[in-house]
Amino acid sequence: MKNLEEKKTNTHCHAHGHAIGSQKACVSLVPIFNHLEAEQMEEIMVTAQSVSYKKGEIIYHAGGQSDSLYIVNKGKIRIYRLSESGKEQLVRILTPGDFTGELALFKEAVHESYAEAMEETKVCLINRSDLQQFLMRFPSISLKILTEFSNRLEQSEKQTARFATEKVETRIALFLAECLDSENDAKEFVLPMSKKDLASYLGTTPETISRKLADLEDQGLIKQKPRKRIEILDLDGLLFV
Amino acid sequence: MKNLEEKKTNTHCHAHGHAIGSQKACVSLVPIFNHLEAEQMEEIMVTAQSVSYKKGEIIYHAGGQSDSLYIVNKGKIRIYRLSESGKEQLVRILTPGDFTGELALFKEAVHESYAEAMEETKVCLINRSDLQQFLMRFPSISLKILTEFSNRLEQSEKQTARFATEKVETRIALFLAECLDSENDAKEFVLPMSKKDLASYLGTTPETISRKLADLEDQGLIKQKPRKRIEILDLDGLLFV
DNA sequence: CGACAGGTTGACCGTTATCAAAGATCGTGG
DNA sequence: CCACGATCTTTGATAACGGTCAACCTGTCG
Repeated sequence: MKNLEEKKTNTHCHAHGHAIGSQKACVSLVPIFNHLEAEQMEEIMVTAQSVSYKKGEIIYHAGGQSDSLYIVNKGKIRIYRLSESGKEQLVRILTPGDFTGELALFKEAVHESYAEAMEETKVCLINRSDLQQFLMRFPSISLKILTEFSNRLEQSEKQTARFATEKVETRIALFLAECLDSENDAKEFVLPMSKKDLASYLGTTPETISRKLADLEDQGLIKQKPRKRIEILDLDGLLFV
Repeated sequence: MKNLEEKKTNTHCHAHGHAIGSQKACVSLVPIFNHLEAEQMEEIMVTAQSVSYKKGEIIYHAGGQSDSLYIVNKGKIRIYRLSESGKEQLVRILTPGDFTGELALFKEAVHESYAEAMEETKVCLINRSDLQQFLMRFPSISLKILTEFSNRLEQSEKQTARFATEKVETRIALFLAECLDSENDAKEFVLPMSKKDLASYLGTTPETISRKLADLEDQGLIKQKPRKRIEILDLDGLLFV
């Protein structure tokens, strides 16, 4: 199964993807690694693989063997789950620099979620045992990953608490407010996903999203514009919904 | 209020708690540390503090400065959040060997949740900078914490997906089924919390918990007994609810 | 230009929150 | 050890919230 291919730049690729160019670009843009010395980085790059996926391709699926960390280099990846009763929930969308697959690296050996390329996507792969060795040798990477995990856990628990205590309209309003946060001072942003996906993410239906956004617009709190653009007219009002 | 008590085994305690006995007992029962050499363990114990809390005492609260890892030695701790609209959600209950406060260790310096002693409780404290040094020096601890984080994240995302996609009755049924898992083969268990807390945990109300449990009982799937005991009569049926 | 996924709107109904009040249980102090 | 109060739990009546189904609209892309 190993497919070592020694070059002077030390790039080796396999799986069902295609070889891509420099892996330095891939690895170095990742917050987890970009504090390392050039020499250490080099070492990690040697072990990383690079794979491409076409739009709609499944990168991994629940129940599947999990033994690698996936680092997004280019494109977008939809991470979703199927609940016990078979309904889908969108967990998050990965963009370049994000990573996934880490759960299974430390935990069980099977994925609990699905990863699907939303467009032409390139990822870097680092396999479990390589990664664990790096973690032992460069403890600062662990600290970075721990930080990332903390953020994710924080985010996830906040989301859970919202589901547990807020009604749909409030969850939508909070989501819009957070979209605005990520923009700098602007009062307008483009929804980072389709309304269908947003419904899945917020645990509701497209119909309800549609209706509630219309309600918020009627209340004069937001304004919907073409191409998924939304302008926030009254942020405070939105937060009191 | 300080109650330092120096011993040959190097125990120091303060905060608003009281000195307790051996800290070896405290630290060694924690999965994160129990793989270490005696010598390393000793070193960690030196830096740990021990604090006791009475029933109902708040151990930390949202917005409060966060700079320590809390390891439960004895008792029970309720971790809960207040949502944007002020409603409470029970996040988890800690029992001896569990730890908390880790989010803030790597992330921001303020807590986002509340920790409340549910009974007479003892915890060990390790402060942020000490812990970070240990992590750098004993990378295996990071791996243990990463594993723990993975589990928590997994758990939290699963819970979020359930909130997003399952109705209350199903969430209750799944919760009961998981309680049974933790028992060995037995068909019966005691609810690990009050129904009020369960309602908060599952994002519903005590009234609904009461009614749905009665429904499940009417359907012949479970049997409620005194002292929070529940017998599962038909596990498969429960999972198809 | 046409097809198809995504989005909107309306009517309806199931689920669950809410309010109220009575009943059970638990912990505490006398 | 018992009694009391506080808190938790149950039950009922009611209504709001949001899901579902169906039909129609719209913009996006081959």
